[in-house]
Amino acid sequence: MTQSPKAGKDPAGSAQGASVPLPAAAAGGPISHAIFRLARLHRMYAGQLLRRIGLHPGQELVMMHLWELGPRRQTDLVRLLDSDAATMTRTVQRLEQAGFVRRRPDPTDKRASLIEPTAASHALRREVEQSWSTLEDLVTSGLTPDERAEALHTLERLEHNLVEAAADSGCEGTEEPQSGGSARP
Amino acid sequence: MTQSPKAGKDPAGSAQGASVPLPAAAAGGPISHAIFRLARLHRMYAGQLLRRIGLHPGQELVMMHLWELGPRRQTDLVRLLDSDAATMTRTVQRLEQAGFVRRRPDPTDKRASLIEPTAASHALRREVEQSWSTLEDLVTSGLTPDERAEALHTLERLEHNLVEAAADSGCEGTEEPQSGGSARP
DNA sequence: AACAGATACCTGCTCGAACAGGTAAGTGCC
DNA sequence: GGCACTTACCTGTTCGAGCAGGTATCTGTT
Repeated sequence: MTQSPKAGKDPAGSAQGASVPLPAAAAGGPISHAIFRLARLHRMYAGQLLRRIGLHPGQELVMMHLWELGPRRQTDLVRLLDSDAATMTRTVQRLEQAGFVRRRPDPTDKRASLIEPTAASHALRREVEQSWSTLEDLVTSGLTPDERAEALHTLERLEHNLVEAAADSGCEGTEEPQSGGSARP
Repeated sequence: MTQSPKAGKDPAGSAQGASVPLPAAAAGGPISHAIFRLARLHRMYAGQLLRRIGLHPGQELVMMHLWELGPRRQTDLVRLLDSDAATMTRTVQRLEQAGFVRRRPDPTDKRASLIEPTAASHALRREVEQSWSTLEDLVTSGLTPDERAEALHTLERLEHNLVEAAADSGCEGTEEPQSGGSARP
């Protein structure tokens, strides 16, 4: 774990300054900064839980979809995860190499191949789901059901704002030109 | 942008199902999943804004600290960002190579070197801060000041939960043995 | 002074994420 | 049939993140 050196410290901070990395950044965007920190911690925890199982962060989502929906093509997985084709190619390759996934040629499209979970992978399913629950319990500990619902609503509202912003800007985001062409050698 | 193909779709969803990638994962951890999605979008936006400036996600935090605090050693930066020494080594190398940072031997410690922002980098400062503000506006658009404060509080509470969990588990997290040693070839 | 241990930094590796470019296969149109 | 165009997948690259290991250098103790 990366931030070991500070664990145990700062146990009193009710909320503010849990990690203390707030420069002017915090002033310019407290919520952005909070999202950033929360995401880092959350990701780290998820990675930690998954590593015990034998999966890397990101792979578990692929597996969950495969377990739930059965064999899919890579394109389908890309759409489901809202991911990248190139990333999916390599993720599937690694999952295949690890024995959690198998490839079979698509009978109706010679370009595509069907990705299906192996028997070995099904043994992981319960553990993965349990890890999700563990993480959920960790992150929501001390929250009443009402507070959880409200937290969820807040997160979704923030997410919705970003999704809408993407749509508004024509999803190519070359708007608001103001800072000349960056100078990257 | 990765998720272009879906932009413009699902414009009515008040919150739920903005991106539709919810398998059993969502059932097992709705808040975790929401954090995950929000973080992805947020990260993507930040990356997009920073790329125009000529920085990669993560580098901007280093620069902000340097701008604000002046020359620091790498270790200091690691602590400030709660990051990794190896990551910091390479990040600084790339920032140096890009001309945003300079290295100077620490007069009092031959092991260390002081990292300081270059004159060229100061031209970016305003743009970086402006990007933070832009992102903050995006993510909090439509929220009243009260709602923003509450959202911030929620995020910090979730973060605090994770920080505390790290402290509780002794920050080395080899607790709760239950799933034998992962079978990773 | 000599040693052990901590510290600061570097290098090697694997992984996901994203961008750019390339190939094979499918599809529509003339 | 021949053509352009799209789609599905792969490869190469850079980058952050994390783990493991190595080398200087500092520091406290004896």
